[in-house]
Amino acid sequence: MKLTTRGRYGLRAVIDLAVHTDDEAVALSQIAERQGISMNYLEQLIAKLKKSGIVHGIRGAQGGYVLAMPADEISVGDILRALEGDLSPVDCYELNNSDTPCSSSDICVTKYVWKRISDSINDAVDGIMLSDLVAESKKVQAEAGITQVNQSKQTC
Amino acid sequence: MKLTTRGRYGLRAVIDLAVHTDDEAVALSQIAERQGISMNYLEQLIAKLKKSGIVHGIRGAQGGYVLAMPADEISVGDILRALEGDLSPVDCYELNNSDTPCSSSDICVTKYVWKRISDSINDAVDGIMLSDLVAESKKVQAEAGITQVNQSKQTC
DNA sequence: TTAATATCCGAGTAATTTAATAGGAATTAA
DNA sequence: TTAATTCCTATTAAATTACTCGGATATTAA
Repeated sequence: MKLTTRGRYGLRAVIDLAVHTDDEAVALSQIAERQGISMNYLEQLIAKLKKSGIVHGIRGAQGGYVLAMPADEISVGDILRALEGDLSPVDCYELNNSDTPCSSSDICVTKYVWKRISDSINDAVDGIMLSDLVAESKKVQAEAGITQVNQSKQTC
Repeated sequence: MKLTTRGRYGLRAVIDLAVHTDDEAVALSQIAERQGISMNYLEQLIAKLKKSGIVHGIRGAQGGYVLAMPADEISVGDILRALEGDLSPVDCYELNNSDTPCSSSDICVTKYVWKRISDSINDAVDGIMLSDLVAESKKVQAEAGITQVNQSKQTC
């Protein structure tokens, strides 16, 4: 039940992008450096965000990325689902529309458990907007006077 | 953010055990057969449940497993945490007491997200008792007249 | 006492997924 | 044209998952 680095790095990258957006596009190299994430890897993550319509890429010199929508219209759920796929704890045909139908869905009891978990996760992440995190981030950074993440490995 | 087969199989095994408990202990071979799970693998899972004090093993002939507590005192959260470890979406020093302190916890914004997710998951699973699932299972099985899981692969 | 039935325990392993790295093509501003 | 940048795909090492296997230990019943 752990998120992968895709979700963790990707969310940090989007927050970083949102925080550092003025009129110009933000280059991925800047986000990668500030967040201490390999740029090559970050490219793959931002590709998922682009595919889901959360960010928009601008090619060429002076290019970069911008949010495709206002930060208060992007939920953490949108971001995490783009990066991790659906946030359900199981691949269940009835919950998500999983690829293969489930042979024992008629006598399956655990599906009630999975649905409760799934709903609670999605409710939680859909209730937090990117703008909330941007506001929090600006507040915290103003207090600490730091914009760059520490070198040492982060687990979250 | 998916549970592994440990959590999925293990929860099904505990429900099966609880449903089929009369006065005698239930042999693992019976659970394995009914649930279509390899007995060798199930052994490893039940070992975790034993270690967490959820089931109790009785060795020797006519032995097997019994619940270590009444089913209405065992939550789905207890079971899943025994099988999967903590249900937090990240290894965060402040959330769980993770092994390594986090270098950037003072400027970390995502921790608020992880805490909301973690709390919502734990609240959900701690609110469902094994006895609830046993009751549901007996109801469903009475309707369907089936006690054994279908051969074909289950994804949940 | 012996045989059968179980749990208990640890080692090994194939398959899958994760977390990257790497290289180059396409696009655009200066 | 050149430098900066996104875009795209292939490859790979490490970790994790999902098992299998073999045998030791305990208990009951004949």
